[in-house]
Amino acid sequence: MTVRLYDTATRAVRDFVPLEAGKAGIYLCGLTVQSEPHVGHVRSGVNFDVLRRWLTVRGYDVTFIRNITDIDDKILLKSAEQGRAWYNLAYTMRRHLDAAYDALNVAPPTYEPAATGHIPEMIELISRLVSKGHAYAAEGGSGDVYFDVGSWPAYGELTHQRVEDMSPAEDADPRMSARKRDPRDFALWKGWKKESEPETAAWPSPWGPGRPGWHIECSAMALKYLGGSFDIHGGGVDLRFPHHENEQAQSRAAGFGFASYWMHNAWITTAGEKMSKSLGNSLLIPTILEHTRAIDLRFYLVAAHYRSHVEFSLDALDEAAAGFARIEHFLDRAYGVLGETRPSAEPFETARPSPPQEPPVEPPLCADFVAAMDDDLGTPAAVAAIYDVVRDGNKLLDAGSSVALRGAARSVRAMLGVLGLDPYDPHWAGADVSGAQTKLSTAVDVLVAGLLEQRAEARAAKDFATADAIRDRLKLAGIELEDTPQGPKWSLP
RNA sequence: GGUGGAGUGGCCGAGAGGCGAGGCAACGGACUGCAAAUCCGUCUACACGGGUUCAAAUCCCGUCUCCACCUCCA
Repeated sequence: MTVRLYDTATRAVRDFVPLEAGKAGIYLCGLTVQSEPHVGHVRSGVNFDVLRRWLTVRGYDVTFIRNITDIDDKILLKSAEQGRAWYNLAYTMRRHLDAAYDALNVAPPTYEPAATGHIPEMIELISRLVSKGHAYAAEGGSGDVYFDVGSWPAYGELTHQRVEDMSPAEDADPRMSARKRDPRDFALWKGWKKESEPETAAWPSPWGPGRPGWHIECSAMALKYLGGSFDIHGGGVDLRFPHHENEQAQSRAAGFGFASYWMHNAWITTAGEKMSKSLGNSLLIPTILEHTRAIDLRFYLVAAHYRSHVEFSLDALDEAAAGFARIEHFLDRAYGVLGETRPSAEPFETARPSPPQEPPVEPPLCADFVAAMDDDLGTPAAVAAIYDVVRDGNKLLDAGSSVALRGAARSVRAMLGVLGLDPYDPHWAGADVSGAQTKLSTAVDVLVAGLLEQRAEARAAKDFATADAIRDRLKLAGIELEDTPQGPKWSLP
């Protein structure tokens, strides 16, 4: 069995055949850092993080590039409104984004190039297109350079559209249409508008000072770090057109093969609408994390298929958290019985088997899980496979079979690890626990232990009224008890 | 107008011709001093109307509703 992936370009699930055996190059369109990230933005990061982890486990040496677009119209507009430098806005938002990715255990990419660091590469690519007759400098001294859609017959191949059928969009700026040969031509280079844009947002070029268009950025960075031809290009569905279509057209017109597979993740919506800043702050990552643990949010995102539209709701998120709690609870019980200290999480890279040609799978990953993941990252079925092992593991716990139990626990952890959801991964702990909280939890530990002793004495004396009163009082404090063969355990659900 | 996607049980959410994914919730049973947790079981669904087939949630035709992209957008 090989990994199969849905390819937007061919509209089919295809066997993943890398250009170079044992290696996989992935380019993911990151964000334009113009505002704080919301769940929708981070979904893309999580989905492709799972792809990257799975390919790694399957034996591929993965190079994963995710860019940052740190210069564009909106960044300039917003920074001007806010009265601060555009690069300050972009950098601030970039740090928010880093924090959001980190909170959700999205592993850092191999490299994260920023557009502003690759202007020479973009200029070179544009020059190449101009010399091949696929791009032209606009007349009238604007300094703009456009891609000539008419010169590239394959334009529209990615999204299966015919240029004639596309509704001729009105340009916001009518002067811009006047400078283009065809309204569908798109900007590769935007000449500096002295009146409205700061000097710091302009770079020298053969066509005068200016800045790159959005599409050329991704092409230039993908080509630089992954080569002229690479395996997978990803992004959100909305990027299919025009962004990805344009990327492919300009890259191929420049003589490169570009991406073999195109993958697109679906939307997260709220109240049936596409998530956007105008809907308010409730869906920004930090806000959600006040309500739910980060690991629960990741589980919620991973439990849905990446190509399925998700209607976000806090109720659904709570349901997912309840479901994940069951898995965690099993692991806690299992390691309690096994008397093992929780083995610390190993980075998923270490699960990589050595011979890349025929990727074997580590034993802890059960067959259903592997089959599900191989089938276009079928995370819903993969999660179901985890629940199967949890159920069997719970039976083993009841039966007291520790050898098999150890296997089940390891298996569950390994599978969760592939999804970036191993609860014992130190990533999920620590970071947000302040010193004050640590002191507080120590105090609670001692107090609860005292009460549990009293309850045990009462129970031994068959004074159940007192025992239950203690339990009820703990419950009022949000502490729940569970009597196990190893004694009472308490938790803050 | 063009290109795609969606409508599944109380809820979330898979599947894509034939043994009813999984989870959450609820209810019943086992276990427990009672609980909790756990296990077992119950509730048997695929927008609507036709059709193909031994067999359709899954294929075909038609209808309705909703969404995305064609302008910056994960």
